[in-house]
Amino acid sequence: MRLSELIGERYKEKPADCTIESHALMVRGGYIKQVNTGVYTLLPPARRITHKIERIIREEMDAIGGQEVLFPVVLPADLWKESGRFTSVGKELVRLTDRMGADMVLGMTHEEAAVHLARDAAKSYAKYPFMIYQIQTKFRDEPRARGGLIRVREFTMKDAYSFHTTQADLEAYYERCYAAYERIFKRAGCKNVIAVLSDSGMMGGKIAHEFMLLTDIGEDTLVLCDNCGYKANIEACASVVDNTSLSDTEELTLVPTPGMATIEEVAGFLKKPHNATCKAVVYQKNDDDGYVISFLRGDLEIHETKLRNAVGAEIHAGSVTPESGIVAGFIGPMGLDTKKITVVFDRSLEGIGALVCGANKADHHYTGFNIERDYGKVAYADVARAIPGGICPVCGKPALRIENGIEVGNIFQLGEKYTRSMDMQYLDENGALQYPTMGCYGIGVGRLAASVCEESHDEYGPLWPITIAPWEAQICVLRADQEEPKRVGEELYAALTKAGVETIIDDRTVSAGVVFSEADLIGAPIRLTVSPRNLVNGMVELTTRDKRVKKQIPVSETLAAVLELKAQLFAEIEGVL
RNA sequence: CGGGGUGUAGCGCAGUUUGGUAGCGCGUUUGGUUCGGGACCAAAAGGUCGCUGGUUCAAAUCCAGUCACCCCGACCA
Repeated sequence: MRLSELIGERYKEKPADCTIESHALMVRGGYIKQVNTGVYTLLPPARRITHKIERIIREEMDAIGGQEVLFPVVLPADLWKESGRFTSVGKELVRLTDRMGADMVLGMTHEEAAVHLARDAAKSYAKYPFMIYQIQTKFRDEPRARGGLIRVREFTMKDAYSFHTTQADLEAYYERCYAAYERIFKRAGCKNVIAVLSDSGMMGGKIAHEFMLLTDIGEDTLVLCDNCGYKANIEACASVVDNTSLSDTEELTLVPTPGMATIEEVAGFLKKPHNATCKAVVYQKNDDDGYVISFLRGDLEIHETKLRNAVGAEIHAGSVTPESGIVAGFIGPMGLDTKKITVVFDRSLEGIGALVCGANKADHHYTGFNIERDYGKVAYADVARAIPGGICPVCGKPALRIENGIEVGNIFQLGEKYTRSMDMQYLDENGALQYPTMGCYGIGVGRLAASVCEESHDEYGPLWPITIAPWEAQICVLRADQEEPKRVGEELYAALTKAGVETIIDDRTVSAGVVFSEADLIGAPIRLTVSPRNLVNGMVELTTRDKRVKKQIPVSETLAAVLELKAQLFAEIEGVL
């Protein structure tokens, strides 16, 4: 490729509206151009990167027995009605009608399509197990796209679906896919990726992992145990606390607490620690606005997804009206109308005594509140956020650490959710009808590209790993207006290209500053600088984008040196070739 | 969907308070001088000032509505 002919320009200034580095660099470098909120055109450099990522994914999926297919983007709503998701999924599923008025959907994920294919193709146990996958454009009408390719509405995704006759077989395959994912991220040069336990969300099923790139700009919150290595999305992490030191025999007492409406104020006023208070958080159900009040220990916070799961309904932050009978700031368990209000007690209150809680009466709290003694037996739920330094739900040590991550891939054990709802059955060895069990496995291709950029860049541009770099080598010709540098540059370009090195040559007659700045934005890991200064001695300069290598090479030995460096850079990422 | 912000040339912005010929930097085109980290000089091209309506002799500027985009939150395989 000649930079003089490459479509798209590179910008000196940081574009407005770019708040994260990978987004800014990919716009500045001429990788992406926004068309709409969360909708981008990929220019050649980005497309070359995603092609390479897709190739790695294909190799690894094929290596675990995957068979590539291509499902339709537009699917009949009937399939989604079968699975129940036509109504259960929110507005992120785009629904439309065709000219005959038939309901259609844009496929945001393809479990239904996979079952549609597989239920006719796998009626005998002898066909199992098998995995089918595709790499395809998805459209999800996200409520809020952001961050360039990190979170978009239209994107390319690899989605895979496996079918099994036993749970054990699914689990064994799940492990193979887990290992394949680790290889994919390693080969793509995405270094700091970990697998965490996840909440299965709308996908259904039980066991699920998300592959997370650890980064401060990540949208997901992760809980990691420094003691035992437990890793989970905070949505899936049990909040464990130790209340044994807080129990006592204090009497239930109504005390005036004028104007003390927050935990901070009440605890200060009564000279109690925050973890000896009972906090109330008000939500409302989305469907009928019914109140949900959750009680938890005063030093903790609610995790809404966990509360949503506990309540079993969609909820939103509640607004307390005078008619509700709820006394904001003084809400407590004692005397609440549980016929009208759904009450959820967090596990952090279990076994605790001598609590301070609201009295459901303005300017009053109780002290000495003991749930079991004063209120009665309750079923506790886990609805609090895990906290830094908190107790690990697996090893029991207070060694939890909180980090942020970008979800670059996920794997789910779906179970029979879709095969049952869509009536997919096979005949087993005994001639009996059985439902197969499923797994599904996703990777966002563009998000992975942006994640690598986010992880590996400097102030001048991306530091692409050679495995996915848009070009492996870039020839920077300084003084392309002069005969000799121009000729040598062209000769090297021809030689490298012929030798299978993906090369882009900057053959423009622009100043050295422009040549180097734009080369940094393009981020080819190998750089050859051809200049009159070096050619005086018959040399060219061979460098790596990250500056680890910087040496003068005789022109005649350049090709061999580049091939050696290329092999070395590949080996660093993929191991011995 | 709630809160905040922004829409003026390909990109970054000024001009809006106080209505009066649409500007600056980068980029682009042409000519010349430079030449190893975003050079310099000269000339030039490029804009329905997001859109609609209103007020006015006159609207980028004032008023009303509307659309789009960005950020925070909600939401999210």
